[in-house]
Amino acid sequence: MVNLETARVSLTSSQENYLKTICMEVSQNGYAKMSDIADLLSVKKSSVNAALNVLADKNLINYKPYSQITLTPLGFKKAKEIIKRFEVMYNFFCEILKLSREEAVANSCRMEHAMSEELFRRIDKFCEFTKEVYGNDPNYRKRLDELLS
Amino acid sequence: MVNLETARVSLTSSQENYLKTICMEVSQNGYAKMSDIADLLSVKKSSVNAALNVLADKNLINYKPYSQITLTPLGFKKAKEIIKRFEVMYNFFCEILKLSREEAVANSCRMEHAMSEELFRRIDKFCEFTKEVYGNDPNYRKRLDELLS
DNA sequence: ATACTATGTTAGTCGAAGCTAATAGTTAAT
DNA sequence: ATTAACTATTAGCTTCGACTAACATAGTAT
Repeated sequence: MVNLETARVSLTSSQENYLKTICMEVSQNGYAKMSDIADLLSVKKSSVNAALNVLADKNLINYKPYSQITLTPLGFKKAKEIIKRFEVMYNFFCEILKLSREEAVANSCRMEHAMSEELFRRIDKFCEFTKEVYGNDPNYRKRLDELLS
Repeated sequence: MVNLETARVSLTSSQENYLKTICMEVSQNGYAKMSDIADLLSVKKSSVNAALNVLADKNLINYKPYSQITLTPLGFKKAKEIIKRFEVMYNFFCEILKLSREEAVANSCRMEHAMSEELFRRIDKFCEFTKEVYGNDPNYRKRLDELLS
């Protein structure tokens, strides 16, 4: 017998983006609504509607016609994973590679869906490590900045 | 008037993968053929056929029914760009993050399509820089390896 | 209470990229 | 020269994720 609550749900990158956006809206406002999601993702409401039906089928969101959208526990867990991945990449791009915020966001949003767990873990560790090196070697950041510019 | 030869051609990631594969086949054998491309990309010949028609329309390959497939000058230029991007990522994953070859290949293949030019340039520079640091600081690699393991 | 505006839903279409099954062309072997 | 085996092409279908246009519901203001 399959445990539906914890069964592996696999998401397309489009679905991950919807889930991420919903999670961010929910944590800001307590709930999400279609038109905001549509605006944030620059798609039409009808596209959002279709995506929400898929996410609801996968037990990730609570979605009843004409009412507020919230996350299920499973959806919240998934969303946090996606957001964590985004943050690791964003952090790497901004803090170490000194990419502009906008470019860091754009790249993270696209890349977060294409990375293996292990890669992801290593980038996280590598960022930690690099910051530690800054502390011990005052020349490091200076030389890196020169090279990147 | 638009110069057709150098007009911006925008490719989907699927198309980039086809072009990359064709380029590698051409440099190995002098030409590419459908069934090899199909095997390398794990898709059916009919799917390759459809993709080749698109690439030919975009002036990237020479493709006549029942004959050998080669690259146009524009296609070769594009393919080299894609391969360069792949190599930069692969290098970063293998040399610095010490990912296994297989995982490095899989991740590079997926990520190369999602990166901005600038990000790409910075990762390249960053790899250079990091190798330089190894040379000057014998502890660096040791500490990094400990952390990543 | 009606009507206006917001917002949400549904139906139907499109393009991308895959698939299968059937057909056609090419090459090599007897 | 025919046939077998390989290779390439076409037709037609599927899914995904967008779109438009039309319609339905809810909330607000008069």
